[in-house]
Amino acid sequence: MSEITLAKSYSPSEHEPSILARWQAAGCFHAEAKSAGEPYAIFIPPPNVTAALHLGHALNNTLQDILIRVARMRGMNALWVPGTDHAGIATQSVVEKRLALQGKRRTDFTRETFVAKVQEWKDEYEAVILSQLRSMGASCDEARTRFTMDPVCTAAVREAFFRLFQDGLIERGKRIVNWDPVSQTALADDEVEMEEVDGFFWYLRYPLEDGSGHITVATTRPETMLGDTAVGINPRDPRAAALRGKSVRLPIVGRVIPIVEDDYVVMPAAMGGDPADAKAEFATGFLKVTPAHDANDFEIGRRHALEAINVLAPDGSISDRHGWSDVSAHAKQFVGLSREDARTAIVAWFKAQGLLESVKPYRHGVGHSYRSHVPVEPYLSDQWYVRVTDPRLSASALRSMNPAQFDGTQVSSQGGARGGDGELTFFPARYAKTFQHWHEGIRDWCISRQLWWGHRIPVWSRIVDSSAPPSASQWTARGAAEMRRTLPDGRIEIFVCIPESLDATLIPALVESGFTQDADVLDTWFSSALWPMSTLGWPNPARFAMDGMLETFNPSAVLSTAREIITLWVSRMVMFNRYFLNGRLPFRHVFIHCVVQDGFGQKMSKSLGNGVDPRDIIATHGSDAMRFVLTQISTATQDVRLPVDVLCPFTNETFSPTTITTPAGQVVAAPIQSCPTDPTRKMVTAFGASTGAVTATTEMPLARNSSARFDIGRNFATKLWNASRFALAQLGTTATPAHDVVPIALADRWILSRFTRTVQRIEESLAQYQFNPIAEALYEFVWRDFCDWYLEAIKPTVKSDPVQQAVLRAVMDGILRIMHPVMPFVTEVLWTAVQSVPAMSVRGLDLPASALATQARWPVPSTALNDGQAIAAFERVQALVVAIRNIRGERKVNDRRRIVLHALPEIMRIIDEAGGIVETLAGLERVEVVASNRPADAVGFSFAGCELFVSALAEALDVDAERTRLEAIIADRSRAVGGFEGKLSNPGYLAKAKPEVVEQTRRMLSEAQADLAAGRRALELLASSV
RNA sequence: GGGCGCUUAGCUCAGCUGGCUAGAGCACUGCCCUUACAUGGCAGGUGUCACAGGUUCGAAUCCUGUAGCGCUCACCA
Repeated sequence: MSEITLAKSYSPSEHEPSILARWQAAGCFHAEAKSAGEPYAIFIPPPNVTAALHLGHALNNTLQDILIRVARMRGMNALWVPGTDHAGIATQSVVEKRLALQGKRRTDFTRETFVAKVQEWKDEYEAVILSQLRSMGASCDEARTRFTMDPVCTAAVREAFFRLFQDGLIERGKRIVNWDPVSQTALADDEVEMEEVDGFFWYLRYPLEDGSGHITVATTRPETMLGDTAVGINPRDPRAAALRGKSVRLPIVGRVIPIVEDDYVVMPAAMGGDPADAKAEFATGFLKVTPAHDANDFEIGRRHALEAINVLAPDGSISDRHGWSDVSAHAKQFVGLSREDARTAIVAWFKAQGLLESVKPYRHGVGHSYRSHVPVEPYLSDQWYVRVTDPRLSASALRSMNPAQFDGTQVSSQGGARGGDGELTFFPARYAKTFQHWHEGIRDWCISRQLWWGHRIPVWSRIVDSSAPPSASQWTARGAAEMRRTLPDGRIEIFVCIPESLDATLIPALVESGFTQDADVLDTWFSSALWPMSTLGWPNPARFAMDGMLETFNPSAVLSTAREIITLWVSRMVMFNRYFLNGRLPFRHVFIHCVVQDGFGQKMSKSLGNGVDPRDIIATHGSDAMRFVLTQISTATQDVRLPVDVLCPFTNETFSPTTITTPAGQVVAAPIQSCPTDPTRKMVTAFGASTGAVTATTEMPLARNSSARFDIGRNFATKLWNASRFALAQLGTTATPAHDVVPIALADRWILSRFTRTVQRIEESLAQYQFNPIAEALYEFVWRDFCDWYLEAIKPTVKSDPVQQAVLRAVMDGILRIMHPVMPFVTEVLWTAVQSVPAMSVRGLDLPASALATQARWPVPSTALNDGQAIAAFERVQALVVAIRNIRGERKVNDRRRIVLHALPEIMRIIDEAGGIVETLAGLERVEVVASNRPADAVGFSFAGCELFVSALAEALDVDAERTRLEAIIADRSRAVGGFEGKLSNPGYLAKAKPEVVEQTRRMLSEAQADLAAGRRALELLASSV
């Protein structure tokens, strides 16, 4: 027996802290470039420092931890780099919201003071996140923790920006951007969310300048008409010829604008437009062209050399100070109105003037800021762009795709193949399409953000008079990169980008020469895109004592992330890593995990109060339980629903809350719930708290969310705990360790075979990033095979059988190893106990000892252990035992009552071969060879086509119950016989089905027939005996 | 509108390249507090595999179409 005694049940909160301390003390999650083993790296998708980690993070981190722990156990040089992301807009807006509660705004502070406030927030949440990772058991290399704005990552951002600038891949452009008038910053295309909005089409009349009538334009944004600089018509429109060369006088403003002909303009269906085009239905054939406020109009403006007149201020109000100079007296009244008010006012004006032809309701998608959730304004502004449309970036990303996953014919690389080409593989494969289509339709990436929190753009600029341009070489000669552009007024704007190493010398010189630094910061994804490089010290690992890290751990093995990240992040990492590291990929595999939704298929969110906090689950169920269940629900085909329950703060019981439906149609927990055992006591739900409708008090406290789904994990940990406790009690501590034990008993050979197959199944699933089958395989093996069958089978023999003890010890040890990556805490606690028992090795199962389970070797069972005959034999035993138990169950035989089995010699052989386990498992007093006359009180049943009897079930035979039972069997078997006969009488089946399939059907038919005959005979005997 | 998924037991989900009488967990019913475990054991009931066609000896599985749901991209004429 082990010297370590285990408590009666596993208490996670009691053990988790000490296990964490042991791991930390052992430093076993730290990796070095020079360590032994094949490198295996994973970079954590750095969570935003805006908030604590949610269940989606817990899921992703659990899966990554499983991968990294298995790799480590396999002897690989496993590195898992943790870290956090500064999340520019998100973090800044969280802090701004907080300040707003105190009645303050960002601009009430200096930039430095404000950034310091954000920094405080960041420090707080970074600490929370890192502690959460620890408590989830994430085996990250904490010493290598990075933050996207720390000096190491900043160095990478500076280098990347400088090189892209120098290589002509960064440009300054006045283009239409997605403008968030609340955050007052530009947004990238993928930061804009489309929302369906009920709007209108307003049909506005614009008089022709020559007084010969009017044309009508259709618009959903009438307020932008103040900036119209043309009206477009399709050259194929029958009306075009008559209008050629004419102009219209823009109402309100009085501006005379040309009618231009452009193919882009959709013709109304009546005029020959494509009826399938939804636009043709609403179009008039005349398009108001507002180059400063519409991306498509901007293009039309370029084609026809139109002026772009910006009539909006950055906050979205009508303004005459941002490029609008021909403000008429009529137009003055609209200046200063918000865009919403301006819309109403302008429509009213048109109506009053009789120029509003009609209004039609129209439901359409409108872009909203993913941060402030207000409609995004297409806005003409100067921004920095990365030219990701350049083949050096986007085409390179496409070439990296695994050809087997490429849709269509992959363009071969120009100038010869490079490392990394064709090496990027997606799991599940369907997501490769998202990646491909994104790059095929990619547009230049706007990287400047009008924020204070982020990487400041390292560009200094100055506008000079064109008559006296300074010499070009001044800054480039000193190591900087330079770019110029001519402004509309003829002056020249000079941009100088400097590398970080020259900051000290060049910044003062630039300032002295009248240059000022760009006020903006970079898009957060710019620094995130460098994550697999920056965390390893690129461009100069030695500078940060990370020699060799980049070469060893980049490319990493796999990136594990969510769907939407394919375009936001995966794409950019691939482009940058390949660009800066000569074609090398940041990772070879991309694994996309499923999304955890609430029980109604809705995304978990703070505002709906339908999220489950991983900290709560760890507190109530333990980290292992959470991890197991998250692994179990990680399926590849669909997102998973996790019904969210409420944890009663009075009784700690979990219950399904009553729900309400919000006006938006979402199903949420009602704000107030009653305690299920004492309905007089009430509590506030997370939804109630988030809407602010109710406030939690001591009498009516806030109830936490939970989910009964996690009970499975807790129960499983307890099961493993008790199985170990039992196993330890069976093992002798004084026995001389025997070596290379060869098991003989059927149960032993069977459990070793099952173990071997389980390891194999786990490895196959892992290779495909299929996590749910791993959880299923573990559950089935540990609970069903090991606990339900093996431990029960060996109970009478193990104490006196040293060979069986060796097998039990080895399988127990093996179980802890294969369970460890999924449930690291409980296995680590049990590891110490199991390791304290002298090892008796089993041939073919090498399990080297180690101080910690975390450091143990992944088992590599010999294929010789996989004994197909033992499996088949044991399965027969199981079927026989189940058949006997079935009768016991139906007859309600007390579990303790021992009964007698009467069997034919051929069944006796199976029972004998099993070595007593049938007797044990079926609760048999003895087995007798069936005589010609069956025992008087016997109950017949059939097994494998043979007729068997059990007797001594009770003091007297219940004839009625027996008749009912037999009739049910006869009905069931008749149906089966009919089915098989039907198949076998089909000539097509016999001719075309595979012979082994036909053979199997024949065998099953004969068994069913035998069973049927046995049942009928038993029924006859029953009738004659009464 | 384009693309990608999903629809299997009351609930949550597995069922890959077609072939045992379609499975698991939870929930439910009955019997067991048997010295590992009641967070447990044994047994049990539960399905027109969304619908309609097609291919095939044979379809939950492959093909086509329909409906519903979800995600995603595009679209503010």
